[in-house]
Amino acid sequence: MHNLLSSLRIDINSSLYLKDPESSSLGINIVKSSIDLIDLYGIEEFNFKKLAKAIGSTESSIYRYFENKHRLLLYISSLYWGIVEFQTVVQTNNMPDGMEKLMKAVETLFSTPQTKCTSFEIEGQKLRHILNSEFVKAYHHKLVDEENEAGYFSIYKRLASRLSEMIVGVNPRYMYSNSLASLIMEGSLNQYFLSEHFHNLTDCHSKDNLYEFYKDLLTKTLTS
Amino acid sequence: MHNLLSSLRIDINSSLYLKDPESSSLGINIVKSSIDLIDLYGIEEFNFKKLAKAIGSTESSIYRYFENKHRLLLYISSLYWGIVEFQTVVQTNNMPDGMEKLMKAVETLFSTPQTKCTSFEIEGQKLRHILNSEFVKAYHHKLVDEENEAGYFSIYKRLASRLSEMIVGVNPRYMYSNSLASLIMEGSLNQYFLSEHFHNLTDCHSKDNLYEFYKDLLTKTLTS
DNA sequence: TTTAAAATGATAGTATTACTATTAACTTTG
DNA sequence: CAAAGTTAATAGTAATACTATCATTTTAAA
Repeated sequence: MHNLLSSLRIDINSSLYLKDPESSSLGINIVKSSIDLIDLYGIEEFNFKKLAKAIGSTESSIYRYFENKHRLLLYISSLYWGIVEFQTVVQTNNMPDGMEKLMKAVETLFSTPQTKCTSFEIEGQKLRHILNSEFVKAYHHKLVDEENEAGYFSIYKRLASRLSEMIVGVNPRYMYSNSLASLIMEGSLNQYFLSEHFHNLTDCHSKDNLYEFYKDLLTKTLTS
Repeated sequence: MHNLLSSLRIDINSSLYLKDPESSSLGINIVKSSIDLIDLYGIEEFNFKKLAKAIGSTESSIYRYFENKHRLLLYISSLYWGIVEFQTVVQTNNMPDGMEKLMKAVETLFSTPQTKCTSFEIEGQKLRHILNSEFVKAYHHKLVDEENEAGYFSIYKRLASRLSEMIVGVNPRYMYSNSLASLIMEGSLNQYFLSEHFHNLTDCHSKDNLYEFYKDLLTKTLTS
């Protein structure tokens, strides 16, 4: 068996970009640098002018890769969820015990993404930080239904579906596996945001704490 | 005891507006109509030009009430959470049983807000719908720390704190009451959004369903 | 190695947005 | 009735989010 990690490529919906950013060094720079800048400015204050300046290129060149910054954010989001999905699958593969498997998946969800499996040299922490702050804006959007139809959220939904299946694996009689899966995924971003900006709204100020909170919640919900 | 409802006024942080919209019919129209338009267009496509046109006034007049549309959204959000907090307090008042009290609060959280207790004739459903879609953008914002410092989220945080206390009332040994309270409040908006736009990501497609999901979650988490 | 094709850069321009400023008209209150 | 306060009308500005065009550079195929 050859090295799965090195030959793997996260398959991002091609209608998210005009030209595949992985196909050129400019494209790679666009994605890499956009992550720095979105993290720095937030998506509202981020624009292609700033990005062009940062990579020593021009706006028009960037527009050849991405239609607009919203699509770029969706691309970055897919990249994140793709990494998380990949890690989840690898880490939980062949685990016989359902509960152990689910817990491993949850732990992965709350961990820093391993960006090595991409063409981009990205800091995992930065990528996660963007998702914590900006992902909700990627889907709380007027065009969400069209974009969903176009498959822009398919990786996210697939991961939710995997989690849901794991939940059913633990307790086949549990009636809210989809809602619970979404709740955990949403929480994996939001609880970090709360910890950073609304300290008193959460009791979890570390990855371990958070993991314990959800572990407790899931164990009790699914086994009692 | 005089009528609490009729004399009550939801106390919204006065630095959210330049001139109190409740102080004039123009102000009331601004808030009323903005709810219609934000619901229709979403906050990104909504602007003061459209709002001015809708109420037969001018942009400059609106700018005398609100510094910008973001502040207006924060105002509307405070109004929503103020109503929910009020209802929660009224409904759970003097309930001796902790669990019953918490469940009542959760039920209120998932209900349509009673807008009668405001100066504005607003459709509760519309107000809730805006919150479902737009509230996350009100606080996932680059200036969130300053705005939080300025007290723009104090009603939201106070309600979270009340819920947290109720949770502790049910189980004083439970260690994550704040996180759990936030999780429920967040869920009270997000799960509706999922039901509308990502049908497969949730199992709850009615208020009752949703309420049952959280009731189950809370009962098991706090009593086992 | 030439040549065509593709990618990128440079520059310019447009429509819209999010305001600010000024002055005039109207309304309310003392 | 006069003064003060409120609103309307109009104009203007800086920034944003693009689009278009054409020149130049890079790459890849013959």
